[in-house]
Amino acid sequence: MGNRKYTDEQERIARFAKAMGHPARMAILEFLARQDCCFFGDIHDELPIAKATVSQHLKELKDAGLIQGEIEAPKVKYCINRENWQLASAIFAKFFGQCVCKKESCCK
Amino acid sequence: MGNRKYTDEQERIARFAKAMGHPARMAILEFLARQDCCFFGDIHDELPIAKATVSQHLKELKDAGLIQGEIEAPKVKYCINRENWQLASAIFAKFFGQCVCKKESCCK
DNA sequence: TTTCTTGTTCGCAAAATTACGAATAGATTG
DNA sequence: CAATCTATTCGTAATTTTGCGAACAAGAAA
Repeated sequence: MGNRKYTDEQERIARFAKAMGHPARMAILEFLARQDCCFFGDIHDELPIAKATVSQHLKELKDAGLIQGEIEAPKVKYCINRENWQLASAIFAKFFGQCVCKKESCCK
Repeated sequence: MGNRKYTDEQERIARFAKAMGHPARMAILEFLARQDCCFFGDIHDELPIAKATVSQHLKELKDAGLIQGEIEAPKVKYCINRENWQLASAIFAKFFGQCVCKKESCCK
C-alpha cells in the first residue's frame, strides 16, 4: 500500500466527485434525494437519455456508493445510500472548510 | 435556453465535481487550500506527475473557477479562488442537505 | 546578446467516458 | 408455453481525458 500516488482521502473524495461530475448523474441523485426511493422507469422518464445510458449512469453511482438498488421483480428499485451519502457530505464539508484563504485572494 | 437537458444548478455542481474528480486535482486543491498561495514549481514538486500534466490539471481547475493564477515573472503564482470556493462549498452543502432519506435505507 | 529559469503549449498515444440500438435475461401474465 | 414487461448487458462509435516528452515563449541574469 506504499506505492500509491495520492492519499486515501484524496482518492476517496475524488471518487465521489467523479461520480457527481456529470449532469445526468446529478439529476439522478437529486431525483432520488427528494424521495424515499423509486423505480428505474421513473428515473428514465425523468431524463432525456436512452435507458441503456441511464442504466450505465446508475451503475457508476452504485459503484461509487452513492446509491443502491434492489430487484423488486419485474422492476428495480433504487434509493440513496444513506450511509455513504452522509460520509460524502462530511468529507466535502471538511474539504471545503480547510481553506485558509483570506477575504482577498492573493491572485487576480 | 429552453433546449437544455439539465438545470443550470445540475450543470454547475457537475462542473465543480468534475474538476474535483481526479486525485491529482484534489491534491492540488488541498495543497493550495492550506496556504495563501504558491508557485507552479511548488505544486509540481508535490505531485508524482510531469510538469506538462500538472499544467493541464491546473488549467482545468482554473477553467472550473476553483483556482486562479497570476504571472510573477519568471514564475506563476496560484491560489484558491475564494469566491468560487465558497460558492462551491455552499452548493455542495445544499445538495447533500436535501436528502430526505430516513435512518434506514429502503433498499439493501 | 546569449544563456538560464520557469511554465505553457503542441503532438501524440493510450485509456476512459458517453451514448445508443440491439440483444438478452428474468419474472409475470395470458 | 408464448407473449409481455422491465431493466441490464453487449457491441460499437465518437469524444474526452490523462499523461508524457519535446518544443516553445517570456523574463531574468550573466
